[in-house]
Amino acid sequence: MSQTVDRALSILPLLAEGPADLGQVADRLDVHKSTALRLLRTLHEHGLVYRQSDQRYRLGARLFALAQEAVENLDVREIAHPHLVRLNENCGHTVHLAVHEDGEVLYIDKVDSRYPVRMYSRIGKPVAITVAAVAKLLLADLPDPERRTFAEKLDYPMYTSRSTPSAPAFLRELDKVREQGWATDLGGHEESINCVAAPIRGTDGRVVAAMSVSAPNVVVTETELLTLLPLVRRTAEAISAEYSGKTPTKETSS
Amino acid sequence: MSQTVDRALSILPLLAEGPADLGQVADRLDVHKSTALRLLRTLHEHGLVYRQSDQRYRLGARLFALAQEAVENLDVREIAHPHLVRLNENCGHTVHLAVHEDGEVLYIDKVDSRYPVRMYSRIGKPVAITVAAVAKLLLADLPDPERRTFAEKLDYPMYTSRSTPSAPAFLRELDKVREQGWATDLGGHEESINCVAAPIRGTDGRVVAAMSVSAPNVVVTETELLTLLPLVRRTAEAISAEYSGKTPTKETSS
DNA sequence: AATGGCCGTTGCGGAGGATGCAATGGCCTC
DNA sequence: GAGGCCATTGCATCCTCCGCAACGGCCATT
Repeated sequence: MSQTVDRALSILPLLAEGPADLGQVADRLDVHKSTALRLLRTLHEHGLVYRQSDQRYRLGARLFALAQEAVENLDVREIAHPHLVRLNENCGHTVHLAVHEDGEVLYIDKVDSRYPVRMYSRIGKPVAITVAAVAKLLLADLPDPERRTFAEKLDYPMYTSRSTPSAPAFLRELDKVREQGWATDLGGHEESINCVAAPIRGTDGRVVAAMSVSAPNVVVTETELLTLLPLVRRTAEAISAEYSGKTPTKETSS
Repeated sequence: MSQTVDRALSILPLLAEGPADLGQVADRLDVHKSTALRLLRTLHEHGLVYRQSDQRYRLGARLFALAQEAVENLDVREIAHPHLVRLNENCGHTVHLAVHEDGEVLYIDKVDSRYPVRMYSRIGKPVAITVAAVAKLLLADLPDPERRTFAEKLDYPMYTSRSTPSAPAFLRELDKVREQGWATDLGGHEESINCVAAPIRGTDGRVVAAMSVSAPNVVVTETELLTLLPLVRRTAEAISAEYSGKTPTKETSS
């Protein structure tokens, strides 16, 4: 809506790909170098971009601080975290917490597996929305028409042969997920990784977040992972209860 | 330099304090509500602010994603991380990695203590610059005049009775730190927490980052912590060596 | 050592966009 | 049902942002 700001903000994802010099930025924005310079300077003054010693620009440190403060304002995360850690101590696998925001689903917390396996997911990274178990839970809770139009707009990349192939298939899956109150991703994103997830609900019963346990099938089979489902659901319910204020927190109850 | 962008970006720290509605934002920016609305809309389209259900605005999720990608581009961090983890496994205490950027010092990595103690520090959070051991190392490496003017501009909050009280005291401390090649913070930030730190240097010998080990004196005394100094310095030197390319990394050496 | 090219930087006039005003409409309260 | 509060919109005015062109520093090339 505001051209100048729009251009300035477009620089950020651009620099996220890696450092760039003035000319590159100007080219990518399709503006004159002097314009790009002014925008970069303004971003710099706010600490959002940093000028490294070779004069190229990259994302700045203030961005971390802002992201940190943003995450601290999400109270679901704070409440959920100890539960996630405890779950990880019980089962040993990777635990994720995700929320839905403006058509994206993203991880806001993660407790790493205690097995020596790496999993490619990062806090803050958008989730593969058509296949991830947490995404299914979050989207299944949307009102019907919205869910429909949203599903139509999506791409359905076939990460593996078991990925959700199309909008109708996705909508059917969402219906199933909503009905059963939990979700899975069985090799839909990475062939060898399975995942079970459960929803976290607010006072009004709406899904505010979703959590999942993931493990590669070199560690546990699909069926073994599914035996964890009751534990995952209980954890999610405990978080829901605390989030809704049903359990007294540290604060003195008035 | 660009008024419009400047105003837009000023909204971000404002929202970092907590959610705000349109009127509040307009007041704080000292602009008309319609102007604030347009700016907020632009920020929203880029995912930097999010409109919650009560119509108030807060910081958006894209900020995480950006911050994450920013941190991934810092190769010191990537190289240092395994070393930090190993150090943590050896001594059990909290390990920090920090860099200096535009007059701020901030943590870019952290490995939590294996003792059941909480430490108040977060990745991305600016460091208490006048007392933290890592900050002393990073600032001690600045060229003389710059260091001087910088020290003058600082505030010297007395977190504890052992905090650095003034610019001259700070400059003396920096001289000492530079000479000895390591730094401490003995109860200067929090009364009961001590800290030893060592510098990480690039090819040209300049300090590019600093790392530290921190522990509360309920766990180890000041002197006990100081016995870890050689280990900390060796770790820092190992990271420096690898960062300078003296040790072959995973890549095939050409 | 001299030269050419590249890149960042600056000053300036014109044009396009951002600004603030005033009016509308939805929502909640009294 | 009336009043007030807040978000939202259309519009005319003015300001500010834009692209141009010229400068200057730096590096590589001859």
